[in-house]
Amino acid sequence: MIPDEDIINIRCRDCLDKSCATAVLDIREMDSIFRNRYLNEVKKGTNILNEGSPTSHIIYLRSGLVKEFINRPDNQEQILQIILPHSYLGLTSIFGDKVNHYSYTALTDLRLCYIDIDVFTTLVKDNGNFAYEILTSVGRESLNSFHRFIDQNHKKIYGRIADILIYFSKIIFLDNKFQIPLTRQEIADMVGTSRESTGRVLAKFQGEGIIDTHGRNIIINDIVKLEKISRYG
Amino acid sequence: MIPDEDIINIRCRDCLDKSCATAVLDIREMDSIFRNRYLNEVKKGTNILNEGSPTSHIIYLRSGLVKEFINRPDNQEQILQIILPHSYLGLTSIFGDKVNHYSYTALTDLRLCYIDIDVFTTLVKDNGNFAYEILTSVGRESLNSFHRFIDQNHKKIYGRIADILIYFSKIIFLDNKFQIPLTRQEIADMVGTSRESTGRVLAKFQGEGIIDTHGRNIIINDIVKLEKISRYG
DNA sequence: TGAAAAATGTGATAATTGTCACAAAAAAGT
DNA sequence: ACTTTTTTGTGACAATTATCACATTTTTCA
Repeated sequence: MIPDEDIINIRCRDCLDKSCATAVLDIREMDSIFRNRYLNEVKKGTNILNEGSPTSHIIYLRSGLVKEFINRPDNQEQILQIILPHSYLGLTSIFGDKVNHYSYTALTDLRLCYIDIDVFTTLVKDNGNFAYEILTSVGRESLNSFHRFIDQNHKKIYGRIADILIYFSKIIFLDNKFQIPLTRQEIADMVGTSRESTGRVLAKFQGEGIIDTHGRNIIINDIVKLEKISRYG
Repeated sequence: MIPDEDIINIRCRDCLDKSCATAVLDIREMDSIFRNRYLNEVKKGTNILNEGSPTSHIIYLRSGLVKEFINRPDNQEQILQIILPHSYLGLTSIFGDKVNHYSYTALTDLRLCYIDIDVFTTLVKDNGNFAYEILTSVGRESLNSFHRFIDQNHKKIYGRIADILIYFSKIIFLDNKFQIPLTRQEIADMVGTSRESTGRVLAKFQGEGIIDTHGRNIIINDIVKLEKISRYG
Protein backbone atom coordinates (compact mmCIF):
# COMPACT_ATOMS: atom_id res chain seq x y z
CA MET A 1 0.00 0.00 0.00
CA ILE A 2 1.44 3.35 -0.92
CA PRO A 3 1.03 6.15 1.61
CA ASP A 4 -0.28 9.56 0.69
CA GLU A 5 2.30 12.07 -0.41
CA ASP A 6 1.72 14.36 2.53
CA ILE A 7 2.11 11.55 5.03
CA ILE A 8 5.36 10.48 3.43
CA ASN A 9 6.73 13.98 3.49
CA ILE A 10 5.81 15.10 6.96
CA ARG A 11 8.95 15.52 9.01
CA CYS A 12 9.35 13.85 12.40
CA ARG A 13 9.55 17.23 14.09
CA ASP A 14 6.07 18.03 12.72
CA CYS A 15 4.61 14.57 13.17
CA LEU A 16 1.62 14.40 15.48
CA ASP A 17 2.22 10.72 16.09
CA LYS A 18 5.72 11.01 17.47
CA SER A 19 6.68 9.17 20.64
CA CYS A 20 7.05 10.75 24.07
CA ALA A 21 10.72 9.89 24.04
CA THR A 22 11.42 11.81 20.85
CA ALA A 23 10.10 14.94 22.53
CA VAL A 24 13.45 15.28 24.28
CA LEU A 25 15.37 15.25 20.99
CA ASP A 26 16.52 18.48 19.40
CA ILE A 27 15.59 19.35 15.84
CA ARG A 28 18.86 18.19 14.38
CA GLU A 29 18.37 14.79 16.04
CA MET A 30 14.80 14.51 14.86
CA ASP A 31 15.89 15.25 11.37
CA SER A 32 18.46 12.50 11.57
CA ILE A 33 15.62 10.10 12.30
CA PHE A 34 13.59 11.57 9.50
CA ARG A 35 16.36 11.08 6.96
CA ASN A 36 16.77 7.47 8.02
CA ARG A 37 13.24 6.35 8.55
CA TYR A 38 11.07 4.44 6.18
CA LEU A 39 7.30 4.75 6.32
CA ASN A 40 5.17 1.73 5.61
CA GLU A 41 1.48 1.07 5.52
CA VAL A 42 0.35 -2.43 6.16
CA LYS A 43 -2.91 -4.35 5.85
CA LYS A 44 -4.71 -6.06 8.69
CA GLY A 45 -3.46 -9.58 9.19
CA THR A 46 0.06 -8.90 7.92
CA ASN A 47 2.96 -10.43 9.74
CA ILE A 48 5.34 -7.69 10.73
CA LEU A 49 8.14 -9.46 12.54
CA ASN A 50 8.98 -13.02 13.39
CA GLU A 51 10.72 -14.10 16.54
CA GLY A 52 14.26 -15.21 15.84
CA SER A 53 14.80 -12.80 12.97
CA PRO A 54 17.67 -10.31 13.25
CA THR A 55 16.80 -6.76 14.21
CA SER A 56 17.78 -4.25 11.56
CA HIS A 57 15.25 -1.54 12.31
CA ILE A 58 13.32 -0.19 15.20
CA ILE A 59 9.65 -0.28 14.31
CA TYR A 60 7.42 2.48 15.57
CA LEU A 61 3.67 2.04 15.50
CA ARG A 62 2.07 5.28 14.34
CA SER A 63 -1.47 4.01 14.08
CA GLY A 64 -3.38 0.76 14.43
CA LEU A 65 -3.29 -2.22 16.77
CA VAL A 66 -0.72 -4.98 16.82
CA LYS A 67 -0.65 -8.30 18.59
CA GLU A 68 2.59 -9.37 20.19
CA PHE A 69 3.04 -13.11 20.60
CA ILE A 70 5.38 -16.03 20.64
CA ASN A 71 4.98 -19.39 18.98
CA ARG A 72 5.18 -22.24 21.39
CA PRO A 73 6.73 -25.61 20.57
CA ASP A 74 3.28 -27.23 20.60
CA ASN A 75 2.48 -24.72 17.87
CA GLN A 76 0.00 -22.78 19.85
CA GLU A 77 0.43 -19.06 20.16
CA GLN A 78 0.95 -17.22 23.40
CA ILE A 79 -0.28 -13.68 22.93
CA LEU A 80 1.55 -11.32 25.23
CA GLN A 81 -0.17 -8.04 24.67
CA ILE A 82 -1.97 -5.76 22.29
CA ILE A 83 0.18 -2.84 21.31
CA LEU A 84 -1.33 0.61 21.07
CA PRO A 85 -0.29 3.38 18.69
CA HIS A 86 2.70 5.55 19.60
CA SER A 87 4.86 2.77 20.85
CA TYR A 88 7.88 0.89 19.61
CA LEU A 89 7.60 -2.79 18.81
CA GLY A 90 9.75 -5.00 20.98
CA LEU A 91 12.12 -2.41 22.37
CA THR A 92 13.09 -4.98 24.97
CA SER A 93 14.49 -7.29 22.34
CA ILE A 94 16.42 -4.67 20.52
CA PHE A 95 19.27 -4.07 22.88
CA GLY A 96 21.47 -6.98 23.69
CA ASP A 97 21.45 -9.73 21.16
CA LYS A 98 19.81 -7.81 18.30
CA VAL A 99 17.36 -10.58 17.67
CA ASN A 100 13.62 -10.21 17.81
CA HIS A 101 12.21 -12.31 20.59
CA TYR A 102 8.56 -11.83 19.81
CA SER A 103 6.40 -11.95 16.71
CA TYR A 104 4.04 -9.20 15.63
CA THR A 105 0.91 -9.26 13.50
CA ALA A 106 -1.34 -6.39 12.44
CA LEU A 107 -4.80 -6.57 13.98
CA THR A 108 -5.93 -3.57 11.96
CA ASP A 109 -4.47 -1.63 9.07
CA LEU A 110 -1.30 0.01 10.30
CA ARG A 111 1.05 2.84 9.69
CA LEU A 112 4.62 2.00 10.68
CA CYS A 113 7.93 3.84 10.74
CA TYR A 114 11.08 1.81 10.34
CA ILE A 115 14.09 3.50 11.90
CA ASP A 116 17.58 2.24 11.27
CA ILE A 117 18.89 0.58 14.41
CA ASP A 118 22.29 2.25 14.24
CA VAL A 119 20.70 5.67 14.03
CA PHE A 120 18.59 4.84 17.03
CA THR A 121 21.51 3.49 19.02
CA THR A 122 23.54 6.57 18.25
CA LEU A 123 20.77 8.74 19.63
CA VAL A 124 20.65 6.68 22.80
CA LYS A 125 24.38 7.02 23.28
CA ASP A 126 24.56 10.71 22.41
CA ASN A 127 21.53 11.99 24.25
CA GLY A 128 21.26 10.89 27.86
CA ASN A 129 17.77 12.24 28.25
CA PHE A 130 16.60 10.22 25.31
CA ALA A 131 18.29 7.15 26.77
CA TYR A 132 16.55 7.79 30.03
CA GLU A 133 13.16 8.07 28.35
CA ILE A 134 13.70 4.85 26.45
CA LEU A 135 14.85 3.13 29.62
CA THR A 136 11.72 4.31 31.35
CA SER A 137 9.46 3.03 28.66
CA VAL A 138 11.24 -0.32 28.40
CA GLY A 139 10.91 -0.72 32.13
CA ARG A 140 7.30 0.27 32.31
CA GLU A 141 6.33 -1.84 29.36
CA SER A 142 7.98 -4.94 30.64
CA LEU A 143 6.53 -4.48 34.12
CA ASN A 144 3.08 -4.13 32.68
CA SER A 145 3.25 -7.27 30.60
CA PHE A 146 4.84 -9.19 33.37
CA HIS A 147 2.30 -8.18 35.95
CA ARG A 148 -0.58 -8.97 33.71
CA PHE A 149 0.93 -12.35 33.08
CA ILE A 150 1.59 -13.17 36.71
CA ASP A 151 -1.88 -12.06 37.66
CA GLN A 152 -3.42 -14.38 35.16
CA ASN A 153 -1.24 -17.26 36.10
CA HIS A 154 -3.00 -18.22 39.31
CA LYS A 155 -6.53 -17.46 38.22
CA LYS A 156 -9.16 -19.83 36.99
CA ILE A 157 -10.57 -19.28 33.55
CA TYR A 158 -13.47 -17.13 34.66
CA GLY A 159 -11.07 -14.68 36.22
CA ARG A 160 -8.81 -14.77 33.20
CA ILE A 161 -11.53 -14.04 30.72
CA ALA A 162 -12.85 -11.29 32.98
CA ASP A 163 -9.35 -9.82 32.93
CA ILE A 164 -9.25 -9.79 29.17
CA LEU A 165 -12.58 -8.06 28.92
CA ILE A 166 -11.48 -5.43 31.41
CA TYR A 167 -8.18 -5.06 29.57
CA PHE A 168 -9.86 -4.31 26.27
CA SER A 169 -12.42 -2.05 27.86
CA LYS A 170 -10.12 -0.02 30.10
CA ILE A 171 -6.79 -0.07 28.36
CA ILE A 172 -7.35 -0.60 24.67
CA PHE A 173 -10.70 0.96 23.76
CA LEU A 174 -11.58 3.10 26.79
CA ASP A 175 -15.21 2.17 26.31
CA ASN A 176 -17.58 -0.42 27.70
CA LYS A 177 -18.61 -1.27 24.15
CA PHE A 178 -16.08 -2.44 21.63
CA GLN A 179 -15.29 -4.85 18.86
CA ILE A 180 -12.64 -7.22 20.07
CA PRO A 181 -9.99 -7.66 17.38
CA LEU A 182 -9.43 -11.31 18.23
CA THR A 183 -11.05 -14.64 17.48
CA ARG A 184 -12.12 -16.87 20.36
CA GLN A 185 -9.04 -18.94 19.66
CA GLU A 186 -6.89 -15.84 20.04
CA ILE A 187 -8.59 -14.86 23.26
CA ALA A 188 -7.80 -18.37 24.43
CA ASP A 189 -4.20 -17.91 23.27
CA MET A 190 -4.01 -14.78 25.33
CA VAL A 191 -5.22 -16.33 28.57
CA GLY A 192 -3.78 -19.78 28.05
CA THR A 193 -6.94 -21.85 27.88
CA SER A 194 -8.79 -23.68 25.16
CA ARG A 195 -11.02 -22.14 22.54
CA GLU A 196 -13.97 -24.14 23.82
CA SER A 197 -13.58 -23.03 27.40
CA THR A 198 -13.32 -19.43 26.29
CA GLY A 199 -16.56 -19.67 24.40
CA ARG A 200 -18.29 -21.34 27.31
CA VAL A 201 -17.20 -18.67 29.76
CA LEU A 202 -18.29 -15.85 27.47
CA ALA A 203 -21.64 -17.56 27.01
CA LYS A 204 -21.98 -17.86 30.76
CA PHE A 205 -21.19 -14.17 31.30
CA GLN A 206 -23.76 -13.40 28.65
CA GLY A 207 -26.31 -15.62 30.36
CA GLU A 208 -25.75 -13.81 33.63
CA GLY A 209 -26.23 -10.44 31.96
CA ILE A 210 -22.70 -9.31 32.70
CA ILE A 211 -21.91 -8.78 29.04
CA ASP A 212 -23.64 -8.83 25.67
CA THR A 213 -21.86 -10.51 22.79
CA HIS A 214 -22.69 -10.83 19.13
CA GLY A 215 -19.61 -12.35 17.58
CA ARG A 216 -16.81 -9.92 18.15
CA ASN A 217 -19.04 -7.12 19.37
CA ILE A 218 -18.95 -6.92 23.12
CA ILE A 219 -20.82 -4.70 25.53
CA ILE A 220 -19.89 -4.77 29.18
CA ASN A 221 -23.01 -4.24 31.24
CA ASP A 222 -21.65 -4.88 34.69
CA ILE A 223 -18.01 -3.94 35.08
CA VAL A 224 -18.25 -4.18 38.86
CA LYS A 225 -19.24 -7.81 38.72
CA LEU A 226 -16.53 -8.45 36.17
CA GLU A 227 -13.94 -6.93 38.44
CA LYS A 228 -15.17 -9.06 41.28
CA ILE A 229 -14.79 -12.15 39.13
CA SER A 230 -11.34 -11.02 38.10
CA ARG A 231 -10.35 -10.65 41.72
CA TYR A 232 -11.85 -13.76 43.22
CA GLY A 233 -12.43 -16.02 40.24
CA MET B 1 26.69 -7.03 60.64
CA ILE B 2 29.68 -4.77 60.28
CA PRO B 3 31.82 -5.35 57.22
CA ASP B 4 35.58 -5.68 57.41
CA GLU B 5 37.55 -2.47 57.17
CA ASP B 6 39.21 -3.41 53.91
CA ILE B 7 35.90 -4.28 52.26
CA ILE B 8 34.44 -0.97 53.32
CA ASN B 9 37.36 0.96 51.99
CA ILE B 10 37.87 -0.66 48.66
CA ARG B 11 37.04 1.80 45.93
CA CYS B 12 34.65 0.93 43.12
CA ARG B 13 37.42 1.28 40.59
CA ASP B 14 39.33 -1.47 42.37
CA CYS B 15 36.35 -3.63 43.25
CA LEU B 16 36.43 -7.12 41.81
CA ASP B 17 32.67 -7.42 42.13
CA LYS B 18 31.76 -4.44 39.97
CA SER B 19 29.10 -4.78 37.30
CA CYS B 20 29.76 -5.09 33.58
CA ALA B 21 28.02 -1.79 33.01
CA THR B 22 30.35 0.12 35.30
CA ALA B 23 33.26 -1.01 33.16
CA VAL B 24 32.37 1.74 30.68
CA LEU B 25 32.58 4.46 33.33
CA ASP B 26 35.68 6.57 33.68
CA ILE B 27 37.51 6.86 36.98
CA ARG B 28 35.88 10.13 37.93
CA GLU B 29 32.46 8.58 37.43
CA MET B 30 33.36 5.49 39.41
CA ASP B 31 34.55 7.63 42.23
CA SER B 32 31.25 9.47 42.24
CA ILE B 33 29.55 6.14 42.84
CA PHE B 34 32.08 5.29 45.52
CA ARG B 35 31.45 8.53 47.40
CA ASN B 36 27.72 7.93 47.33
CA ARG B 37 27.45 4.25 47.94
CA TYR B 38 26.71 2.51 51.17
CA LEU B 39 27.91 -1.01 51.79
CA ASN B 40 25.76 -3.37 53.77
CA GLU B 41 26.09 -6.96 54.88
CA VAL B 42 22.94 -8.86 55.50
CA LYS B 43 22.01 -12.19 57.04
CA LYS B 44 20.24 -15.01 55.27
CA GLY B 45 16.48 -14.60 55.50
CA THR B 46 16.53 -10.81 55.70
CA ASN B 47 13.96 -8.87 53.78
CA ILE B 48 15.74 -6.40 51.56
CA LEU B 49 12.97 -4.62 49.72
CA ASN B 50 9.21 -4.72 49.72
CA GLU B 51 7.05 -4.15 46.68
CA GLY B 52 5.29 -0.84 46.86
CA SER B 53 8.05 0.93 48.74
CA PRO B 54 9.60 4.00 47.14
CA THR B 55 12.95 3.58 45.46
CA SER B 56 15.65 5.71 47.03
CA HIS B 57 18.68 3.63 46.15
CA ILE B 58 19.80 1.25 43.50
CA ILE B 59 20.84 -1.98 45.17
CA TYR B 60 23.72 -3.91 43.74
CA LEU B 61 24.28 -7.50 44.78
CA ARG B 62 27.99 -8.09 45.32
CA SER B 63 27.73 -11.58 46.72
CA GLY B 64 25.07 -14.08 47.71
CA LEU B 65 21.74 -15.22 46.33
CA VAL B 66 18.48 -13.31 46.46
CA LYS B 67 14.94 -14.37 45.71
CA GLU B 68 12.76 -11.95 43.79
CA PHE B 69 9.04 -12.34 44.33
CA ILE B 70 5.68 -10.69 44.58
CA ASN B 71 3.00 -11.22 47.17
CA ARG B 72 -0.27 -12.24 45.67
CA PRO B 73 -3.65 -11.18 47.02
CA ASP B 74 -4.33 -14.74 48.21
CA ASN B 75 -1.16 -14.26 50.28
CA GLN B 76 0.86 -16.78 48.45
CA GLU B 77 4.18 -15.78 47.01
CA GLN B 78 5.07 -15.87 43.37
CA ILE B 79 8.82 -16.25 43.08
CA LEU B 80 10.07 -14.72 39.87
CA GLN B 81 13.72 -15.57 39.86
CA ILE B 82 16.85 -16.17 41.85
CA ILE B 83 19.28 -13.33 41.47
CA LEU B 84 22.95 -14.05 41.07
CA PRO B 85 25.82 -11.88 42.29
CA HIS B 86 26.93 -8.92 40.19
CA SER B 87 23.47 -7.74 39.30
CA TYR B 88 21.23 -4.90 40.29
CA LEU B 89 18.00 -5.64 42.13
CA GLY B 90 14.90 -4.64 40.22
CA LEU B 91 16.46 -2.31 37.69
CA THR B 92 13.24 -2.60 35.73
CA SER B 93 11.27 -0.97 38.52
CA ILE B 94 13.64 1.86 39.08
CA PHE B 95 12.97 4.00 36.08
CA GLY B 96 9.51 5.30 35.61
CA ASP B 97 7.47 5.47 38.74
CA LYS B 98 10.32 5.08 41.25
CA VAL B 99 8.47 2.43 43.16
CA ASN B 100 9.72 -1.06 43.77
CA HIS B 101 7.50 -3.56 42.05
CA TYR B 102 9.04 -6.68 43.49
CA SER B 103 10.14 -7.89 46.90
CA TYR B 104 13.56 -9.29 47.69
CA THR B 105 14.75 -11.65 50.39
CA ALA B 106 18.25 -12.92 51.10
CA LEU B 107 18.61 -16.65 50.48
CA THR B 108 22.18 -16.60 51.79
CA ASP B 109 24.26 -14.05 53.62
CA LEU B 110 24.74 -11.10 51.31
CA ARG B 111 26.96 -8.19 50.57
CA LEU B 112 25.06 -5.28 49.07
CA CYS B 113 25.93 -1.84 47.76
CA TYR B 114 23.31 0.89 48.00
CA ILE B 115 23.81 3.59 45.40
CA ASP B 116 21.89 6.82 45.56
CA ILE B 117 19.31 6.86 42.78
CA ASP B 118 20.08 10.42 41.71
CA VAL B 119 23.74 9.65 41.32
CA PHE B 120 22.83 6.64 39.22
CA THR B 121 20.39 8.59 37.08
CA THR B 122 22.96 11.30 36.50
CA LEU B 123 25.40 8.71 35.23
CA VAL B 124 22.78 7.32 32.86
CA LYS B 125 22.07 10.76 31.49
CA ASP B 126 25.69 11.86 31.23
CA ASN B 127 27.25 8.74 29.84
CA GLY B 128 25.50 7.28 26.82
CA ASN B 129 27.55 4.14 26.86
CA PHE B 130 26.58 3.46 30.42
CA ALA B 131 22.94 4.08 29.53
CA TYR B 132 23.29 1.64 26.69
CA GLU B 133 24.77 -1.02 28.94
CA ILE B 134 22.00 -0.59 31.48
CA LEU B 135 19.41 -0.70 28.75
CA THR B 136 20.93 -3.92 27.49
CA SER B 137 20.86 -5.53 30.87
CA VAL B 138 17.32 -4.42 31.64
CA GLY B 139 16.22 -5.83 28.33
CA ARG B 140 18.03 -9.11 28.70
CA GLU B 141 16.91 -9.59 32.25
CA SER B 142 13.29 -8.98 31.52
CA LEU B 143 13.34 -11.21 28.47
CA ASN B 144 14.84 -14.01 30.51
CA SER B 145 12.29 -13.84 33.28
CA PHE B 146 9.49 -13.49 30.85
CA HIS B 147 10.53 -16.42 28.75
CA ARG B 148 10.99 -18.64 31.72
CA PHE B 149 7.57 -17.69 32.91
CA ILE B 150 5.84 -18.25 29.60
CA ASP B 151 7.57 -21.57 29.19
CA GLN B 152 6.31 -22.76 32.51
CA ASN B 153 2.85 -21.52 31.95
CA HIS B 154 1.69 -24.23 29.61
CA LYS B 155 3.51 -27.11 31.23
CA LYS B 156 2.21 -29.68 33.62
CA ILE B 157 3.81 -29.94 37.00
CA TYR B 158 6.35 -32.60 36.02
CA GLY B 159 7.69 -30.30 33.35
CA ARG B 160 7.72 -27.35 35.69
CA ILE B 161 9.64 -29.08 38.42
CA ALA B 162 12.05 -30.45 35.85
CA ASP B 163 12.58 -26.86 34.70
CA ILE B 164 13.40 -25.70 38.18
CA LEU B 165 15.92 -28.45 38.69
CA ILE B 166 17.58 -27.62 35.39
CA TYR B 167 17.50 -23.92 36.27
CA PHE B 168 19.35 -24.45 39.52
CA SER B 169 21.77 -26.86 37.99
CA LYS B 170 22.64 -24.97 34.82
CA ILE B 171 22.11 -21.35 35.72
CA ILE B 172 22.56 -20.93 39.43
CA PHE B 173 25.05 -23.53 40.58
CA LEU B 174 26.66 -24.81 37.37
CA ASP B 175 26.79 -28.25 38.89
CA ASN B 176 24.65 -31.37 38.84
CA LYS B 177 24.90 -31.50 42.61
CA PHE B 178 23.68 -28.64 44.73
CA GLN B 179 21.83 -27.57 47.82
CA ILE B 180 18.65 -25.88 46.74
CA PRO B 181 18.15 -22.70 48.79
CA LEU B 182 14.38 -23.10 48.86
CA THR B 183 11.82 -25.04 50.84
CA ARG B 184 9.35 -27.26 49.01
CA GLN B 185 6.79 -24.54 49.56
CA GLU B 186 9.08 -22.06 47.87
CA ILE B 187 9.74 -24.38 44.96
CA ALA B 188 5.96 -24.62 44.67
CA ASP B 189 5.75 -20.82 44.82
CA MET B 190 8.19 -20.63 41.98
CA VAL B 191 6.35 -22.98 39.65
CA GLY B 192 2.84 -22.13 40.77
CA THR B 193 1.72 -25.41 42.22
CA SER B 194 1.07 -26.74 45.68
CA ARG B 195 3.63 -27.82 48.20
CA GLU B 196 2.22 -31.34 48.22
CA SER B 197 2.40 -31.78 44.48
CA THR B 198 5.95 -30.52 44.46
CA GLY B 199 6.97 -33.09 47.01
CA ARG B 200 5.21 -35.86 45.15
CA VAL B 201 6.91 -35.02 41.87
CA LEU B 202 10.34 -34.87 43.47
CA ALA B 203 9.67 -38.21 45.13
CA LYS B 204 8.65 -39.64 41.79
CA PHE B 205 11.82 -38.37 40.10
CA GLN B 206 13.78 -39.90 42.93
CA GLY B 207 11.94 -43.19 42.52
CA GLU B 208 12.81 -43.26 38.83
CA GLY B 209 16.45 -42.59 39.58
CA ILE B 210 16.48 -39.27 37.76
CA ILE B 211 17.59 -37.42 40.87
CA ASP B 212 18.71 -38.10 44.41
CA THR B 213 17.30 -35.95 47.16
CA HIS B 214 18.00 -35.74 50.86
CA GLY B 215 16.13 -32.69 52.04
CA ARG B 216 17.59 -29.76 50.21
CA ASN B 217 20.51 -31.67 48.79
CA ILE B 218 19.88 -32.61 45.22
CA ILE B 219 21.92 -34.61 42.77
CA ILE B 220 20.82 -34.78 39.18
CA ASN B 221 21.65 -38.19 37.80
CA ASP B 222 19.96 -38.02 34.44
CA ILE B 223 19.85 -34.53 33.02
CA VAL B 224 18.84 -35.84 29.60
CA LYS B 225 15.69 -37.42 30.96
CA LEU B 226 14.98 -34.27 32.91
CA GLU B 227 15.24 -32.18 29.77
CA LYS B 228 12.94 -34.57 27.98
CA ILE B 229 10.40 -34.15 30.77
CA SER B 230 10.82 -30.42 30.63
CA ARG B 231 10.12 -30.43 26.92
CA TYR B 232 7.22 -32.85 26.73
CA GLY B 233 5.88 -32.98 30.26
C1' DT C 1 20.83 -31.06 74.52
C1' DG C 2 15.98 -30.51 74.54
C1' DA C 3 11.80 -28.09 73.42
C1' DA C 4 9.39 -25.48 70.07
C1' DA C 5 8.66 -24.29 65.48
C1' DA C 6 8.91 -25.15 60.75
C1' DA C 7 8.87 -28.16 56.98
C1' DT C 8 7.46 -32.38 54.78
C1' DG C 9 4.87 -36.74 53.58
C1' DT C 10 0.37 -39.14 52.85
C1' DG C 11 -3.99 -40.78 50.62
C1' DA C 12 -8.54 -40.13 49.34
C1' DT C 13 -11.62 -36.86 47.25
C1' DA C 14 -13.38 -33.12 44.47
C1' DA C 15 -12.98 -29.39 41.34
C1' DT C 16 -11.34 -27.56 37.19
C1' DT C 17 -10.63 -27.68 32.59
C1' DG C 18 -8.73 -29.83 28.27
C1' DT C 19 -10.11 -32.97 24.60
C1' DC C 20 -12.66 -34.99 20.89
C1' DA C 21 -15.48 -35.07 16.64
C1' DC C 22 -19.00 -33.06 14.44
C1' DA C 23 -22.70 -29.60 13.43
C1' DA C 24 -23.75 -24.94 12.68
C1' DA C 25 -22.79 -20.34 11.72
C1' DA C 26 -20.21 -16.56 10.00
C1' DA C 27 -16.77 -14.46 7.12
C1' DA C 28 -14.05 -14.14 3.04
C1' DG C 29 -13.24 -14.37 -1.69
C1' DT C 30 -14.65 -14.77 -6.52
C1' DA D 1 -24.91 -14.65 -4.83
C1' DC D 2 -22.53 -18.70 -4.07
C1' DT D 3 -18.76 -21.48 -2.70
C1' DT D 4 -15.03 -22.14 0.30
C1' DT D 5 -12.77 -21.30 4.39
C1' DT D 6 -12.72 -19.95 8.95
C1' DT D 7 -14.78 -19.59 13.22
C1' DT D 8 -17.81 -21.09 16.85
C1' DG D 9 -20.94 -24.13 19.76
C1' DT D 10 -21.87 -28.63 22.05
C1' DG D 11 -21.78 -32.52 25.47
C1' DA D 12 -19.70 -36.38 27.49
C1' DC D 13 -15.50 -37.91 29.35
C1' DA D 14 -10.80 -38.15 31.12
C1' DA D 15 -6.73 -36.17 32.99
C1' DT D 16 -4.54 -33.21 36.05
C1' DT D 17 -3.87 -31.28 40.26
C1' DA D 18 -5.53 -28.68 44.52
C1' DT D 19 -7.23 -29.60 49.02
C1' DC D 20 -7.78 -31.44 53.56
C1' DA D 21 -6.18 -32.86 58.25
C1' DC D 22 -2.91 -35.17 60.53
C1' DA D 23 1.47 -37.81 61.30
C1' DT D 24 6.25 -37.41 60.95
C1' DT D 25 10.60 -35.46 60.27
C1' DT D 26 13.86 -31.79 60.29
C1' DT D 27 15.50 -27.44 61.72
C1' DT D 28 16.05 -23.71 64.85
C1' DC D 29 17.16 -21.66 68.95
C1' DA D 30 17.50 -21.10 73.92
